[in-house]
Amino acid sequence: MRAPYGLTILDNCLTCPVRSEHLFCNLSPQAGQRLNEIKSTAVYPKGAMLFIEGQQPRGVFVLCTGKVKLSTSSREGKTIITKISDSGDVLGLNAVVSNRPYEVTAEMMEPGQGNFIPRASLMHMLKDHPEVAVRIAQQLSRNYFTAYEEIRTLGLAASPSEKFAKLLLSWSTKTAQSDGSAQVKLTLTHEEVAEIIGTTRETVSRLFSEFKKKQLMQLKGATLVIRSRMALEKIVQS
Amino acid sequence: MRAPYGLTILDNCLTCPVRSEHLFCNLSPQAGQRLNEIKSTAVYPKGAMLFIEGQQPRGVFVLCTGKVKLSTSSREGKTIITKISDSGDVLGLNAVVSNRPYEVTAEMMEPGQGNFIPRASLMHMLKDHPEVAVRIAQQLSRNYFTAYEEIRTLGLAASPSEKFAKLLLSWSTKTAQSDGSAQVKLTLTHEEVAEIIGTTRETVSRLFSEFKKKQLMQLKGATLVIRSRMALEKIVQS
DNA sequence: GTCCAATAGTGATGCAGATCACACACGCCC
DNA sequence: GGGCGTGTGTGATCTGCATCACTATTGGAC
Repeated sequence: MRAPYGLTILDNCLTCPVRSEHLFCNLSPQAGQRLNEIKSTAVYPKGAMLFIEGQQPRGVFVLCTGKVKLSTSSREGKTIITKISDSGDVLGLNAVVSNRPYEVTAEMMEPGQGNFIPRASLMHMLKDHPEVAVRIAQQLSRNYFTAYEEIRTLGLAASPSEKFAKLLLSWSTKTAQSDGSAQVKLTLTHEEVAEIIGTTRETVSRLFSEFKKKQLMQLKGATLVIRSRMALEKIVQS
Repeated sequence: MRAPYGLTILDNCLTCPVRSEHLFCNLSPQAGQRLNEIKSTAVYPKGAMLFIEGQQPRGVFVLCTGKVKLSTSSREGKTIITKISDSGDVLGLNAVVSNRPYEVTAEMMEPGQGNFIPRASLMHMLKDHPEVAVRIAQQLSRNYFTAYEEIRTLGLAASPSEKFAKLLLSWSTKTAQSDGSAQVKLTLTHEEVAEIIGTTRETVSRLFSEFKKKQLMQLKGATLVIRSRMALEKIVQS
């Protein structure tokens, strides 16, 4: 198999690749079989747009490898990043289920692989296989909680520092050690961080300096080292 | 039938009361029958809490009459109102489907009636009746879009004026005339408006004055008269 | 009617963070 | 090497809104 964009192709990344709660994991043989027939796999380069805000929903994308930036913009060009998705995430599900335009733009931040499932096929599966419907309902409610967390952050967090601390905490949950330290690969520019926490690039720059000075974190090349999650949690008041 | 809290009791408000997209509208006879067995109707006074943020999900509430305020608070007491629900809305569905604690507090703003469906029963229905699962998925995705709109407002709207204009527009969609005017009954205090748009009570007071002076709206008793939606839309930039 | 609590209006003040305006560091291509 | 684009650091300034501190109004209980 060819390997464009420097990627190793995964032959079948749909069946239970990463997460136990995966949308299409552990389905009945019939449903799994059906799914295999309707899905198609593709490889995307960095910068590829899976879908764009406002487009009619063509279908959902199940991300296998790579990172995807989900964002939305106002008329006059202000942009917020609502989520950084990675493997296992299902993109575009809300738009597909309710048949409304995609509400965000999904852009590959690095080369990656994904499975595409056309809307019509998915909706048929939804009706034919109760187990799939339940799975989709659960996925939707997870999406909702993510959105809801976003609302809490934007609505309740007072200062940019607070939101920044919250972001660092969310990054460090996966790699957290028992002593509260953690290491994360920093793949975002200050500009992008600003678009996540809803502030300006300059403020993010200053936040990095400030947090380094306060010994809350340090930067080793592209690796972000968090000293103590406790200290960050004290800053987050919401 | 008694009529506590000055209410007229609706005998059966579950079957297609208000909205065509209602969660339990036009189900098959079996599903409808089943639903009738598991639901229970209750009447709530003003100020009643249907559920509280952080509680384990007991079940969902389908609101028949009355208004419900959905809100969430930060540790140090700052509160945001995420939604004002009214008849036909399904409350607590996300928490129930994903079996996580209720993420918001639901408080009756006026006396009203609702149907309660216990979590276990709903989850069984979900598995037994594909049609119900589809309906629930659609409701969840509607909830998601509401949350998403909230994110756009909080994240993209620059100033309190902009958010206020947006709120007025959302209030006036239902009663909008062809000439762009509209009338709405104002049932919220300035404090509550502040909690919706994420600002202070004082700022809301000043916004009301400002918008009145700019002829964008006027107040006749408790009735809010919007002159021209166009003018408001010009203020909203997101 | 009176009283009280809740709600609303408004001025004075201060400050966090947006904005503007640079200089600097770095990778990358020719 | 030089040049260029993208990303970053940091100062100076300006302003919108939160905050504080009141007074005014409203409406319900009695």
